[in-house]
Amino acid sequence: MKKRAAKRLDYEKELRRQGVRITRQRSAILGILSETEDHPDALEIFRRAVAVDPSISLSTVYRTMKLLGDIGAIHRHAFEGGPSRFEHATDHHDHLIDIETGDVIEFKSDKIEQLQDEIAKSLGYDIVHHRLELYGRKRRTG
Amino acid sequence: MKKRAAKRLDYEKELRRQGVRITRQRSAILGILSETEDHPDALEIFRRAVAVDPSISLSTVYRTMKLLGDIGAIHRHAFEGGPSRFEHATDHHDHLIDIETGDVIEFKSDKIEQLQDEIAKSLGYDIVHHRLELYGRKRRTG
DNA sequence: AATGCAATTGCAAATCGTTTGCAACTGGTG
DNA sequence: CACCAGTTGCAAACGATTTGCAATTGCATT
Repeated sequence: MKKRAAKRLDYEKELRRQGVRITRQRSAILGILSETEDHPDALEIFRRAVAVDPSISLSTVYRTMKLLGDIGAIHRHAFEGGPSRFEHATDHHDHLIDIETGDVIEFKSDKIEQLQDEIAKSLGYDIVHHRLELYGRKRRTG
Repeated sequence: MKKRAAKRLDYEKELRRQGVRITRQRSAILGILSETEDHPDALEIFRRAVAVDPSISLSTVYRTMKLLGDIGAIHRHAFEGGPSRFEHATDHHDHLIDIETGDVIEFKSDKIEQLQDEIAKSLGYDIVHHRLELYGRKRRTG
């Protein structure tokens, strides 16, 4: 719990270092992002932010997400059939989306990454980034 | 060349069999889809269709793509940062997108597919479908 | 603590890709 | 060749996101 608070402060410190002004609104958003473990969309972040600071606007949420994305503090994912969803930047991973609940599960496979590199190479390309999303349904364990 | 023409006719026959009316507009679009090897977006299909039948509208292109998608005749891909792009349905494959030109290269890796299945399974899921896109830059062969 | 100004904000309007309501039109079946 | 449900073009609506603008506010400087 202390961890989260500390994390948020580091976030702000780092942003300040990058010359980004920490406004009341940004602080609220950063707090939300640092506390969440899911992948909320802009509207959901907005809802949570309003609870902290009622004066915040959706535009500011979008603008802040853009800013944070540009400096690499968060990642944006455009999963199928819905608005973009965000998460604080961590090490690279891919996503499994539960098509019934919308839940997102993170996973990582060095083997797949390696195969991707080989494929790209064989086609004469260098991968700049990739997108791997599995859309699935929870297996009934009955 | 005969092949293409034949392909288009089969397309129409199959659609008729499914109870889909072949209108002048749909025929134009089907002709374009069966002849193209690239991955045009709706606007591009519209442009090409207008050349064949000037009365066609963009709405009809969208409606037709929806229809064809629903019956599985085409596939829709929403690559990053652009409108949906379409291709006639063939065997499954993934895509490498040239981030400089927008060109799309198709590839397939049974190994990756297998790994995906294993990952999903280990997470307690069955994959319904997936999306694997590599965004890359052509390697300078100098 | 008061000042100054560029950065940031909220709001409303604009944008982009796509979908939809509606009245006019048209395949293709009888 | 008449019928009528399916299809069309048009314009307006749509959802997600971005943007212009005038008012506000961080924060570096006194």
